[in-house]
Amino acid sequence: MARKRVGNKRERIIAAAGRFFGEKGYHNTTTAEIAEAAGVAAGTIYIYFSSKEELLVAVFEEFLGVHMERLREGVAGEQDPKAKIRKLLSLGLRLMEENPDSAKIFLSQLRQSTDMIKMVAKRSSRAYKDIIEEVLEEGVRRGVCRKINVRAVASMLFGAFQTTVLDWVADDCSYPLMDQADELSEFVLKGVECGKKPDFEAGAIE
Amino acid sequence: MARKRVGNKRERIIAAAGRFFGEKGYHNTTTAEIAEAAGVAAGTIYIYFSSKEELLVAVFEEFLGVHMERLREGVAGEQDPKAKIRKLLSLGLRLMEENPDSAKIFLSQLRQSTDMIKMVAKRSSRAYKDIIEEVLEEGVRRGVCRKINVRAVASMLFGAFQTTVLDWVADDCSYPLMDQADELSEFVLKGVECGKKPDFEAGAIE
Amino acid sequence: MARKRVGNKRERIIAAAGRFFGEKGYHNTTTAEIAEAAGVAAGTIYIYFSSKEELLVAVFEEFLGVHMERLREGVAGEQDPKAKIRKLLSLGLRLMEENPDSAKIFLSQLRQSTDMIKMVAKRSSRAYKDIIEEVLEEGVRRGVCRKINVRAVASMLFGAFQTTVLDWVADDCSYPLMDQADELSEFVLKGVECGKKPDFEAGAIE
Amino acid sequence: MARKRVGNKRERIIAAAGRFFGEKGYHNTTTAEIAEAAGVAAGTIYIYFSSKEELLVAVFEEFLGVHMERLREGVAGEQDPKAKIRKLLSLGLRLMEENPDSAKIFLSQLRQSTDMIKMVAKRSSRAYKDIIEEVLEEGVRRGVCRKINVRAVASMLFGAFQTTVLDWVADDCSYPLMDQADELSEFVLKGVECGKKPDFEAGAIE
DNA sequence: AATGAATGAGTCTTCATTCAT
DNA sequence: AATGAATGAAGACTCATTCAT
Repeated sequence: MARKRVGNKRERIIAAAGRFFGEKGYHNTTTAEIAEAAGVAAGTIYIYFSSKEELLVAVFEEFLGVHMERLREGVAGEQDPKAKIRKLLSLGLRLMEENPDSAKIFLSQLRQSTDMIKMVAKRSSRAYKDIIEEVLEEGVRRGVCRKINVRAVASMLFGAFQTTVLDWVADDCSYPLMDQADELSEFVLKGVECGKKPDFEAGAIE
Repeated sequence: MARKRVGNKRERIIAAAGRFFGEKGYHNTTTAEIAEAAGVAAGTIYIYFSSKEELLVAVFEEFLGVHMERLREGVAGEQDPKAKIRKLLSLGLRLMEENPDSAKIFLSQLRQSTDMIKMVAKRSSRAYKDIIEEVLEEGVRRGVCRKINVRAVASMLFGAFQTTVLDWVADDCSYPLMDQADELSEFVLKGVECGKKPDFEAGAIE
Repeated sequence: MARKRVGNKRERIIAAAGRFFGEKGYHNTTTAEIAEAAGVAAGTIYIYFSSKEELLVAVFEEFLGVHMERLREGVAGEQDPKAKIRKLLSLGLRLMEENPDSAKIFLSQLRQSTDMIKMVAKRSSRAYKDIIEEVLEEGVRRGVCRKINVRAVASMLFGAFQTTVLDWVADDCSYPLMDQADELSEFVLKGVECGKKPDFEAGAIE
Repeated sequence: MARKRVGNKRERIIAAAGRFFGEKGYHNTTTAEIAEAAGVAAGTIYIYFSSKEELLVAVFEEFLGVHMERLREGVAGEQDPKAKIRKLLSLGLRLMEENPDSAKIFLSQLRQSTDMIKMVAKRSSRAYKDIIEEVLEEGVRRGVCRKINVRAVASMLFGAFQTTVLDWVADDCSYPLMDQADELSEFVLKGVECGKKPDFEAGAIE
């Protein structure tokens, strides 16, 4: 009894797909192995997703949904623009650390193939960058950041963040990703803040 | 009527492969179309490369070779650590701009598949990052940069650089990539320099 | 609020199947779409029919039953052998015109596959041809027709009839099929009658 | 020595396909078995034909080409319209008898599926009917036939012919198809000729 | 009787790679 | 060295059929 255990098939498929896509890449993963890992029949995938590509998209969105929500929450909990940026980065790293598989897809499977995928990939990074832009925007407005091209810098910031995660993944996640949080925050904050006063609280680094 | 000018075939194949891999991705490119574009027979590819994967590796290395050489030259031409960093970034952008196809591969096709490719990809970014590290190292040694974790920051710096190029590619290379050089240099330099004196030469930006 | 009017489901399924089989062919029709069009669940089809093939058979028989009955009635209502032949043809055309979908199946889906289907198809034409044979038989016996090989000619007659309908179907039923009745009757009657007297009444048909 | 035995692969595939399509129908034939029967690898089919459907089309056209040519020749060798019609029918039967497999496809696989196939099928019967129409046309012009709707009657004639062949096929080609030639000719000729004088040369029938 | 989610065998098609010429 | 026809393994996807509810 209790709630029907039906309906978790879709989730199981997404989970399995995420795992494989992240591990071996989209093209090197067969629908057959996804099905097996998800504990469903080969054809079942096609009940929930109209194609393998569509499944990839679903994996993306699943991932994104969670991240965006938590990131926005986290950022909203801070007042100071600098604190927001720091939060953004550290929380971002934590989310990635919690779900390395999706992270891999998100970060590296982005742009390989069909336009459809590309579009979603672009949309994904966009969502991420949007948050970053908002935060930077505020920083500039409140005079905490120097007068930067918000859009361009948001992208660079995202790139720095991305590579940090990627390095970690390439290293088989063998160290706590969070260890990089301070170094990353520092680099980024210095990169955007006004040179005015070094009012940057010590202790934040190392 | 001397014998046909044989021997440039290997290069033609690499060039064609680079073009397609960049455009459509490794997996969505067939050896057949590479052969056709290179003006050789399908089988000929396998005289020069033992597999499609090997060909991808060759494309990478071709690309890398040129870049590394020119980057090292460029950096060597500068004295000041900051100038070196600036040079690194602007020259890097220029190289990408000159050869967008290879850039695409280098930046995004990195890690999708087999371990072999991964290894090469890692090696590629490694080469890039090595130069960056060297430069940063010197900056720290000479007291121009703050005491950063050189390795980590080199990665971030590379990430910022990468995303800048990627944005440009995603935008169909519709604007001069060099337009981003100053913004990028500024962001990076601020991120790494000592807060000591805002001795940052005006005019560099905008 | 009595129990739902169950029981017409079988008919609805047959009707839907007939429509699709006629339109797109047996093999290009899925049981799923039949079920949907019939307003029943996918599995329900298998309560009434043991397989898709069986369903095709049922469609045939449904069609045949009606036709045979009306054809026999129509023929019985005529005295003169020639009138019977004419009736047979014109009534045959009318029946086809009334139910184009079944007509299509009957005429063209006949023989594509398994022996089972073939058998039914053969049986169907057989039923049709039986009537024709009877009528021709009588014509010969009563000296109105020449001494033909009844069986063979019945087949030819059926063929002439069939192609006439098929042309109409191929033309998207864009003209009244009945327009062909006179030409067909004339052709057939001339083909079978004794050359004796050209006592062929003009306007003889309807 | 001797001409290369290359290039007959296409033919072997067509031949094998024709055999199977005729025997079991298009949909019940797999490309795999065609390949095997043709003595080539599965993929080889796709070197010569872009799809299974395309292959069916090729089978049709192969068949048609031969038939049309020989039919036109045969008809051209006769002077008298009636003799032409007789020739058309008897030669038609002979061709079918010589190549029962193609015959089956031609006659029964005509209209089952995709528009592409339909189109070819229509074109095929059209070619056949065109010849018939020409002959009938001439018969009418020269006063040998009554004033018929040439197009419609050509179709009926074709139908009579078709069913005759089909009966034979349905009977597993167990009797000489040519045995039906006279009966068919007689039926058709009577059906189209002027009633004027029974100038029909005796001896032609039975 | 009815449902419809699930199954999984079966198919077409692609494409990296080989090899006789 | 070069060719390109041929290979055949592999994979995405379909759909008739089943069965727990």
